[in-house]
Amino acid sequence: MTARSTLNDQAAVTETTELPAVKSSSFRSTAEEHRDDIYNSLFDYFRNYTKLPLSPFDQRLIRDAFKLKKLRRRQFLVQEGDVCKYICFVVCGALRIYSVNERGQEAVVAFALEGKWMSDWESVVTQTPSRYHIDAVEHSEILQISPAELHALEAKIPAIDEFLRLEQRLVAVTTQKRIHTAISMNAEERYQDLLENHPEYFQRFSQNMIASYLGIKPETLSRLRKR
Amino acid sequence: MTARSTLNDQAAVTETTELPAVKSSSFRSTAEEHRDDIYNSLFDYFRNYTKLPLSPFDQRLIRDAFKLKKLRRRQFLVQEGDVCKYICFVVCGALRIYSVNERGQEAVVAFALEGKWMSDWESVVTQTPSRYHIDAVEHSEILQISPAELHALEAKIPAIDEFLRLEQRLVAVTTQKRIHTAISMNAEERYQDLLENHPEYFQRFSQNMIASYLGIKPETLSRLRKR
DNA sequence: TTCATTTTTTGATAAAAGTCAAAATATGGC
DNA sequence: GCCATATTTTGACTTTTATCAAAAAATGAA
Repeated sequence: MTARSTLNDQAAVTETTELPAVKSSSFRSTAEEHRDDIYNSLFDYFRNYTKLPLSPFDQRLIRDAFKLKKLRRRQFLVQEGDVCKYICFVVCGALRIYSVNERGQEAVVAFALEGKWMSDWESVVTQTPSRYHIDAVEHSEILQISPAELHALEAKIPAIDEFLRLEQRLVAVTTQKRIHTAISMNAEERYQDLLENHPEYFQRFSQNMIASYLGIKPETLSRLRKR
Repeated sequence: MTARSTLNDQAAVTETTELPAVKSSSFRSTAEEHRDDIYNSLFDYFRNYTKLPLSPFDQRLIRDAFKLKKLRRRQFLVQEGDVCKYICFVVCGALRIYSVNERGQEAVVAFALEGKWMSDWESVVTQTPSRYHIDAVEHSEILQISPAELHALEAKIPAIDEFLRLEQRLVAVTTQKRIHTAISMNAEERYQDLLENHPEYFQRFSQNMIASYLGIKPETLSRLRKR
């Protein structure tokens, strides 16, 4: 394994601290290397996404703007009533955003696995208290940035500017699809649709959470699965 | 009535051709004035949205890029299988985007009244055949632009660049809300939610279409309304 | 590994929403 | 304004999904 791990290789990132440094000539600790790996994964992500280069100066700006944060399983990133201050890039792990109604029933609005973004867009854009909770479903490592700092990077770094344009389009496409699924399909069709489009969710999230994401009860999902 | 009509004053726009020119000294036809009104409403829209100016040169670029199109009631703008080539600004009238499944059941993904945008984002971004129909619910006037031309304007006109950034955020906020509504509320709650957030829809769209937008049957909506 | 805790499954029943058919009402194109 | 056409309402009945309770299975922390 090289010091530079890929985004999708979760084990590579999380186990780095347990392995000896590959280069014996290095004076740097494995913790420092792990930190470098994490930022490198973000640089790779932007380069791959945009096909644009990032100068060492750009990388320094990005490194300073994105703050690394570790979340334990079930730890909250945002709780209902908080103003969501950051947009988060998931380096490894899994997050969810969900609401809880008067009866205590949860509704999962979105999941984010490694290489995806998570925020309460409503709260972060309008700087109003969130109606949602965001928490870590697994032990996770994330890179956070405030909207103001992201805006500043956008103005300075062409790759970030391009990334935001491309990402915005992708968001429009995926949300249009999700709305269509929610209003036009019954429980069984929504389940089949999720199986096809996000089989990985079934490996990473509990049936309870999947059911909530589909807008059905866990008992109903269990019965659909029996067929 | 002045030559320059407002966006929301639908009658003002549609009746222009039936009225004598206000300025008797003008050599321009009422049809030409109507055309000017339409583009001016778009310029006003961008200026209001972004609080940035548009130079006469900017206005010329925008005028050349956005093509005016009139749609009769029930006329298709996009049919399933077409590649959606344009992003549309609704000057007056009302459009909807909807799918039709194997059984002929319609599902309305979105409505657009005057001052709103309409496109099949999935098709227009990926240039793949659309899974939806877009048609005019009322006689409508729209301004169309291709994604490539919009991209070119974005690079040349700061107000357009800023508009796209702001609009993207709004889309993220509104779609997150719609997804939450769809998965976490029952039929009655979704109906109440729409009454609060889009009372104007009930004035402009049939119960059939509203029901389809809410993901319920017209009979169910009729029964909810009786309460 | 054990064991307390959480998650999933199963069964019985209730509530919500859909289906089909027909009548009442509204509408828009001439 | 008329009238064919489309839309909305109503009723009887079916299907789907939710609810509640309890058992079975899985999971994770010590």
